Amino acid sequence: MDDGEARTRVLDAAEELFYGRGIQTVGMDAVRGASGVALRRLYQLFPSKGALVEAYLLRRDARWRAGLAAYVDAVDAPPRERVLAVFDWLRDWFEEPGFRGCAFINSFGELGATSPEVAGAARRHKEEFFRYVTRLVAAAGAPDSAGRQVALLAEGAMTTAALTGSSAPAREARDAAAALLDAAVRR
Amino acid sequence: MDDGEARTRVLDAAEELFYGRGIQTVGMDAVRGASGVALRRLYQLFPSKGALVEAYLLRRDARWRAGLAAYVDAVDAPPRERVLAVFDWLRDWFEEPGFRGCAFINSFGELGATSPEVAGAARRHKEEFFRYVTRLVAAAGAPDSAGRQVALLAEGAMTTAALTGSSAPAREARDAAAALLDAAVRR
DNA sequence: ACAGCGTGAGAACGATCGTTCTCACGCGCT
DNA sequence: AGCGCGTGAGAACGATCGTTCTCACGCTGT
Repeated sequence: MDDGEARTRVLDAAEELFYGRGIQTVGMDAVRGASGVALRRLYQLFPSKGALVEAYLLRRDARWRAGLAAYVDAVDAPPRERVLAVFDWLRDWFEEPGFRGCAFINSFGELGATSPEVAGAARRHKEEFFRYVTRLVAAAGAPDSAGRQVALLAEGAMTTAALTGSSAPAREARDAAAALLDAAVRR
Repeated sequence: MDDGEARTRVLDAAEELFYGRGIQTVGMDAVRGASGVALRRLYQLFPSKGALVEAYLLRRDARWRAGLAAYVDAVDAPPRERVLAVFDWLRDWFEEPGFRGCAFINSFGELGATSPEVAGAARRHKEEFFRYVTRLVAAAGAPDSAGRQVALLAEGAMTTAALTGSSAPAREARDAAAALLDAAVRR
């Protein structure tokens, strides 16, 4: 097993464990067990648990936003529908087994106060997400303020879906976003 | 110092520490130091750290919702303005020094996967909040669906304010809620 | 074939945490 | 006054965690 494969195996295990059980709850030994990569090698790939956490967040950010962008890109419809497609993607995500809310909100709640790296990663992730939503909303002819409002709805849907274990917030947020868009464009 | 005062001193210290730094980051020794209550007595007031965490969440839930309700009750205005007052109260909260987001979302992200008690406390808190918002929205003549949408906006504002360290999301969510209310009532 | 470097498995180390125990002290009751 | 229960301060204990070390093993180059 070369370094590249070891790295992805470690990151895959770390992502499943950190996301599923929380970061502090998961020891490096659990990552070793789930990845099959020896502790010694694990530490030469990632010099500390903090570095592994950072890598986990970084890769998840890239994957998550790429997944959303790919989904929206595949929607061949007017800009308004492309904005709403964000909430369809969220619904699919909420219904995935093992869904436990937004990894960045969770890790920020857990470590944001004590780890500037985690706080920064979460902030950057949300900034990018807000920027992306605002761009979609702008294409639908609504101002930036509407973009931020739509993003707030998405944010609320994520945490509420996590707390209640239901995907219904995706639909409710989608309806609200549609109403906001129509109100903002009609003006 | 009688038991009642010791209890509130412990709970005050626990709230400040758990909310400010996260639950797992704070040891019982830190609670002892901040409260001035000896470890032995601390454990006879709360038989375990889990029990103290539960008590912390329970008291914070009651205080938080009572504070919101008192603020809204003091607003002598039409029902629509009373709904929007929720977001004014949120703005004030966001601007308090030490604001670090919703304690229940944070603790759910940290321990929701491993502690049914924490998960349940967070779920109940949000349920009550949603019920309260829905009641305010109903008084303004909008359906329950609009109530849940407004609550999603509040939820999103909380997490976004925490992540960005800004109170602007309160205003943006307020504007969005106003638009949603007007659209829902006009129909 | 053989010396040597890197590897894997896991023990070991130091720190920390939740929880309990020790022990000397102060207060209330008779 | 003297006895005893409960208290406070902190040491102690067992577990766990992040990280490093040990050591035997297998592959590589000549």
